Amino acid sequence: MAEIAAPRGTKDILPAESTAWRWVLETHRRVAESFGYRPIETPIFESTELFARAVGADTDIVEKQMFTFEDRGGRSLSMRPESTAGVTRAVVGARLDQEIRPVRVHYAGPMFRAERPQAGRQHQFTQLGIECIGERSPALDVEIVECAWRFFGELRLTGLHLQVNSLGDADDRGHYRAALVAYYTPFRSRLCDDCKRRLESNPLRLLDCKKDADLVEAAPMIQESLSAHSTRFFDDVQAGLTAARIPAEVNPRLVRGLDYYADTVFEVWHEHLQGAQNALGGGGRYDGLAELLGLPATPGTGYALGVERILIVARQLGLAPAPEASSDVLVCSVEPAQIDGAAAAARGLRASGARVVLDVSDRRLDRKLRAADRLGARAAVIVGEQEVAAESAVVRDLVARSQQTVPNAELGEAVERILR
RNA sequence: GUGGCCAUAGCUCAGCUGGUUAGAGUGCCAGGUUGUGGCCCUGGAGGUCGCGGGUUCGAAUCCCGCUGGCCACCCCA
Repeated sequence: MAEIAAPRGTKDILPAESTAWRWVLETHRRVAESFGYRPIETPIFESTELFARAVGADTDIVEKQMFTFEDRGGRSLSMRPESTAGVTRAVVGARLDQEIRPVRVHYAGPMFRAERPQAGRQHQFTQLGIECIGERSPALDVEIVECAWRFFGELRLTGLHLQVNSLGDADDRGHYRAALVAYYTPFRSRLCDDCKRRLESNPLRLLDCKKDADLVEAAPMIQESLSAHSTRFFDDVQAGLTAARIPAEVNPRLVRGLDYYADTVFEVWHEHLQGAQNALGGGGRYDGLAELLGLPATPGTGYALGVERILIVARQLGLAPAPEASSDVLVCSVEPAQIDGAAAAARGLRASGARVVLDVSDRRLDRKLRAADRLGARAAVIVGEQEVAAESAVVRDLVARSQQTVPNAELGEAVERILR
């Protein structure tokens, strides 16, 4: 029989890695909640239309990276490739912004993109992020960047680079797109194949090209196309970031792939990550998104960060915590005959809150104690023939290498003394 | 989606230009201890050599296809 493996582009998070995962997720939850963000969960699949309208029908993500399927009624559904669209649908759909504005939510969960997997890029990956919905203010853009930055600071990640830019509103971007097309069209024949394609599909992406760097150098800047109010808004964001002492660098050529972005965008990347997978995350403002979804116009801003990539960097820097011991106490019998007595002792100890493993093997006692070491247990409780007869147990301190025989009634106390 | 490299025990890997029953380290199990651990000694189990086809007297080794991983593009987390 052929062995069934995990699907291409997916990874299991095995117990040995769960400590590091919990560290990242818990740290983010703590930081986000310190800014007053509350947890939210939305479905991992949504109607395909949601992403087509929010992310953009002619973006790579929607065109070729979504896992799309039909339900039994023939409706087209897609595994979520990102979560801002779903969270906006949920928050504005429930009219939460009519109660407390802005609505601050944080989340963590799986996202899906059908791109060719490689290190730091999977079909199923995990993002954590926050969204702040219902108010348009440069101070809120500063807030989300500050939250992301504090999160990385709590993890003690170094070697990070933070870049910000403004894309203006939809009109500004339209003008800018036209300006770019006008600038590039005369050079059409000398453009690389990718850029020829970009010129048609997504002119903003022309700025990402490394081959035609000389053209990018002289290309018009988005700043020149920004309206007065967008310029002012971005100035305020920059001033706020400076006041918060966040080392953000303005990159006039930073663009983000999703259609819903407007005004502020930012990206965090790491110098240690290989080539194209160096982005740890990013975000920005999406004031037009709710309207695209047919909902009341509602401004919003937020970010998403890639957990797997954060862990790659954290491991490289030696920051990821080692797996922690899974138990405090190992309880075993000397011989199989005393297993019931050992089980009773374990039951009592668990009731008092300790993490207790019952060794049910028929191995020799020395192997059982060896197992206790491997589990990281600090105490062992041993029940043999004599102990059963005397209604007692041997309580051994595995660190101090000392032990005593105690009556069953005092077992909990004796173990607690060792664990304390 | 395009191109390149790779795939041998649970893990890390060796196996030269095709040639007897495919190895090491580590991990696992057992013995060394008639009821006491992290070290040590001895032994054992464990491999459809990723899968399928082909060439050959003979394939882990050469060829083709598939699957998966990694890397570079594309793009992004």
